[in-house]
Amino acid sequence: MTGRPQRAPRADARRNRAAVLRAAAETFATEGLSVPVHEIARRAGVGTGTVSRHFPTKEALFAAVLLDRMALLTRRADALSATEDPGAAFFTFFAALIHEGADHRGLAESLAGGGFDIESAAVEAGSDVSGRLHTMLKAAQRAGAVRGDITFADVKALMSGCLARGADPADAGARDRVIAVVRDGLRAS
Amino acid sequence: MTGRPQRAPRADARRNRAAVLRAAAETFATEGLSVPVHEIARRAGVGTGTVSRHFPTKEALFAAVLLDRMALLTRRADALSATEDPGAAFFTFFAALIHEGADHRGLAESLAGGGFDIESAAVEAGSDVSGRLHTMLKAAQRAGAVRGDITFADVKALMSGCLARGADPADAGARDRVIAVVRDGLRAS
DNA sequence: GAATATACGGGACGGTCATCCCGTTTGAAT
DNA sequence: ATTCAAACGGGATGACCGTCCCGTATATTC
Repeated sequence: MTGRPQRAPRADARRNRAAVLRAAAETFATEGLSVPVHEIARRAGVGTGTVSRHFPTKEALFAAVLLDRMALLTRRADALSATEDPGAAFFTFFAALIHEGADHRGLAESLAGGGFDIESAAVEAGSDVSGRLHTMLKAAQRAGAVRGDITFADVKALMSGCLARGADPADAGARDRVIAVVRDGLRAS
Repeated sequence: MTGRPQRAPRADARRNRAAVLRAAAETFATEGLSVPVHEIARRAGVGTGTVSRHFPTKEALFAAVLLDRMALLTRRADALSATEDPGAAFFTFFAALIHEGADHRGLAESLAGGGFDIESAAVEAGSDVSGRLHTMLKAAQRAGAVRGDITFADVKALMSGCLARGADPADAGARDRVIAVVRDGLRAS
């Protein structure tokens, strides 16, 4: 009920929070979602208690890591929708998501459905990446640039395949090859 | 050093081994690799000790489950290679793998790289499904039926996307749609 | 510089699970 | 029928991990 005057957070708290967030971003990106929280704390140079005080659960930490990334992506989607034709907008955004996910194992796992529910976290934060992709898919279909029978779930599944491949550091061209395959396959025949 | 005369296994042992194998096949198929061994034992109507005596680790159990499936698939591959043109053989076998994996969560997870290393188990058993697919891919590329720049790893990644989608029980057509997308995308342009 | 709320570290706790062990049971051979 | 190795069941063990707790340290305020 009260407003919340709430004195400002202490300087060390702000510093630690940022350190945890940075360490978590890096660690989730390289190790995936199954990395122990303990390891993130270690990399941030704090205790595990500090991590869970700032982010009550591992999932909350992951959601926090993703928020700014996601916000960037939704803005990208809106810009594409405004300036490109529906087909180009959809395919460009699709590729952007692959590139994004390929550098973030945690994001890829989450998009692929293997880890936390990324959607709910994102929607809560008002950065609905999946929603944008869905909208862009429908627009592209109406414009005749994508097969009409394809569903959004189909696209997400195909995306997860590309994500897995795009993360291979030994083959830099792989990402573009699989994107091209899916793009060509999705085009209306 | 000795040969191994080894008296024949007891009747109940053979029976239980078969029961465990059957329960494991069914359980891995529906629940995926993360199902507790305890649950498999429960379904087989035996104790957990019985499971681990017959199959020393969970991975060994999974490998055993896969063996006959895999053998069937390699025979299928050989038959296709003998009777179809390279392009058709490859695409048909690719689709067959999706259909197979879609009904077996554990197999799909393994193919997707999320669980145990299916390849080593299969190669050891002389049923090298991946090897056949690889060979068929190369043949199809030589015949001009598949883009030449695509690698086997690319195909596996795209396959994992199809597998994830094909397992959706709520949308029976999804499997064929994503297969069609990948097939069309893979064709030489 | 003293007082106090805030935050810290890292160990404790509880839950899950694969694997191992051992007292008991049972199939098979005599 | 008797014997005994083979096999059984399921609890014990140990590893891992997320979360919570609390005694200690410190930033901030007065």
